[in-house]
Amino acid sequence: MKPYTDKELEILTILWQLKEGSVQQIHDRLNSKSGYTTTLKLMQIMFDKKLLDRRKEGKKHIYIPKLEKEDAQNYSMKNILKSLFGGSTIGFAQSFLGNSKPNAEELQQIKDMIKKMEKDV
Amino acid sequence: MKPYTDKELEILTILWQLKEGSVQQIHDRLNSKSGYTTTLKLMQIMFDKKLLDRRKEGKKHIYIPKLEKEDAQNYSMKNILKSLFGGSTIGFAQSFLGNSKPNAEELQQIKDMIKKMEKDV
DNA sequence: TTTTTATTACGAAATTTTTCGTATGTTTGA
DNA sequence: TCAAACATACGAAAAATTTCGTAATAAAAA
Repeated sequence: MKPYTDKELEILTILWQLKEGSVQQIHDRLNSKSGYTTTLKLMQIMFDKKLLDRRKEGKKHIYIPKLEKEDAQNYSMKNILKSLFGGSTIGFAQSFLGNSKPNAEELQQIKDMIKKMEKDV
Repeated sequence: MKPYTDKELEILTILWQLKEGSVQQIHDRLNSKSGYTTTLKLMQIMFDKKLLDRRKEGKKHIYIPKLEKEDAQNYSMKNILKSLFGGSTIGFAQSFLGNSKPNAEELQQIKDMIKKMEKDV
């Protein structure tokens, strides 16, 4: 089962950034073509799905992401690794390095990460 | 615009492997719960969308992937990098290394890739 | 030739996702 | 107090995706 839809990810992304926010706040930053009630409805659905938590504050609801960003990243990472790279770490690394075009400093940081991993292996 | 849906990707994956195939062949490997005509319809839609080419062979159609695997990989890579990692190469690398759990040999290969890149930078 | 079988075409139903309209409730302030 | 402003709830419409049923066609077999 896919944990969230595309639109839901957009909302989650904003909430991860803000930590929390009202429907109005999210809707503003979404700059989507669709109306306020659409965003509201989506967030209500996400609350039902337990992707979001919320608390009442005055007359409005403040929503908090319940799904962690890291969990979504991991899900997505595993998914693309499996579905598009047949689990091939190397193919994936190649595509990743090619597409993200890391600069010298970033390359260094990645090397450091690898060094750390080699100790554990 | 998203270039393909989830089900369409499953079909593409099989076709990339086989190079080409009839609806029947694809349907068999799909082992999906849904019927033959569903797969057929999907592939017809994909043909209309120009995700697939096809040629007539006897009474059947042989389908060929028109969208290259690399293009799909690049699309997906850019998409996840942007949507889930806010373009952060390092965050992405971290998640990637954590999730794919490369072994010693793979780590070596990745280091080689990086070495090559450093020359160009 | 006639029947059986494999295949396609295609409309439409079912499902999922996204969007909106409208009724309703709560706070604020004139 | 009561109207305006802001918010929610929720059913249902719209759009996109997936599924299926059925009719038509072409090849193969009887």
